[in-house]
Amino acid sequence: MPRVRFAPSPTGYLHIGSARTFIFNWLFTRKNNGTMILRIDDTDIDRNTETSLQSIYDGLNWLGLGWDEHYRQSERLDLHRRQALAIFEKGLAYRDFTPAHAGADDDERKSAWLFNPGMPDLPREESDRRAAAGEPFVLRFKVPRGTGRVIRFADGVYGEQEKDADDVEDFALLRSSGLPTYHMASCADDADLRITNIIRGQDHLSNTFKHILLFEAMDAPAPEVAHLPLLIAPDGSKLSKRRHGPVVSVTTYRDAGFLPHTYVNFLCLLGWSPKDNREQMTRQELLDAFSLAGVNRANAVVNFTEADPIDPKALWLNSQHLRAWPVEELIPLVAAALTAAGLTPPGDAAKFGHTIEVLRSRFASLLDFAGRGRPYFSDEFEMQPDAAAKLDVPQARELLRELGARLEKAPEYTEASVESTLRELAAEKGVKAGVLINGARAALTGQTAGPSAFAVFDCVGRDRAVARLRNL
RNA sequence: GGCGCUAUCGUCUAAGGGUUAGGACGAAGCCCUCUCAAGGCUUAAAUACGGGUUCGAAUCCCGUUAGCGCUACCA
Repeated sequence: MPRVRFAPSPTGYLHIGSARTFIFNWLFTRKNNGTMILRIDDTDIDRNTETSLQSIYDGLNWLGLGWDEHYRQSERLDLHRRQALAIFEKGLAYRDFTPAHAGADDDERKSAWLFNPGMPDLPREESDRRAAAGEPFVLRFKVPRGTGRVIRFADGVYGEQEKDADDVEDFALLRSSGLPTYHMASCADDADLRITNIIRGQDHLSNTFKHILLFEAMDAPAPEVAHLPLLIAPDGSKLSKRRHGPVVSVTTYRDAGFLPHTYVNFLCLLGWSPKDNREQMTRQELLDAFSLAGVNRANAVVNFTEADPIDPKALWLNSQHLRAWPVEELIPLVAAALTAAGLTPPGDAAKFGHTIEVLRSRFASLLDFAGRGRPYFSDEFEMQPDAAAKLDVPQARELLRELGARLEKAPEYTEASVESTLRELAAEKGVKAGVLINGARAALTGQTAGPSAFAVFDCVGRDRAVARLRNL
């Protein structure tokens, strides 16, 4: 049974790229009857925050996919340290007493990137003596350079990979503070948690060569790896909080009124394809279609502008799901959107559902229900100028008030009965039905655009409709 | 600089030796229509560049260019 992990570090909010990595991990796991592990990689005590951790949980919970096991690296530091020391005892790592490169410029670093002179070959006695004397050091892995060693692995997306050990630098395992580095903590945990498959961003592709070496040093089997192309900005640069602001956060989409599943679906389409032209897919369809073979190798651009942080395709996808989603599942989501906007959701679930059905084909976001949909849920709404103009034609107000009066007295009030009442009135007065129809929509909603006027009557209800006509 | 990865319409992608290079978003137009949507139809829009290999290359190989990643006591 596959054991798969998603390992975010809590140094910011849940990033759109992280969310996608999580989703792909989740799909892979569920598809293969595996165990999904959420591991918080919080070994960088200087940059980790509790609010960031919370926003990651919030984001993941919003996606609604879930996980099976949960760990925090900060609670497992002993394990990492023990593994690092074991590697050291095997002679596969060494203490590097060189002070941190505080002011080292680029040229200097690049000319001496492999290791700090003298340190790999420091005699054990001297190393022990200096360590015992309290001299700070980082523990570095001793990469087998000059041995002709070629490190190889097969990536699930990028295929066969190889690199000369000569091209790998002596990376750190333990910092001078004694805390493990990412590489050490990650591999020690992957080994300890018996992770079988790693699916992560392509930024780790080069790191994998180091990790292969580490797994060997720990006598642990290396998990299978698959790397995902990165999500990038329209200008080709990496998505970053500093440069691109909130577009990189999943909360942007949540707050824009997206269905959680739309976001999942949208993210799946960035760097992956079912190969059969399908785009709008249910969770089950994604599960059925998902395969690492369908993952692309080129980075994918998230299409946004400063003016509009939402990718147009994502918005379209949301409108599609909004249309197809079971109304009963939509009700709580729309209710939440209404409440958030200070409106009161209708108590009658059947009528509420009907109104949602009437409106949703012209909405793209849950927010639209409280925005353009406001007149359907509240008596306080604005009369748009073009709607007012519709009412300012000769006789319009007078006829609509008359219509209101007739509807108030009518024996029944349904879409069909309203229609016949309206058409009778139009015929009687010798005006085109369209004048009354469009006028009624304007009067009832303050808008010229919207559902069929008769559906509007139905949704708004008799009392409100009559009142709105009377008050013209 | 070194090493690695990548390159099809503006964007997401399909086509893994033989296609008029397909679909979707977005854009434009038409149909439908009580308005607006939805829906249907149509149009514009791409194989980065240069060499090979081959009867035949978007597809395989090499080079160039560009982008991205790693090269931290970040992850």
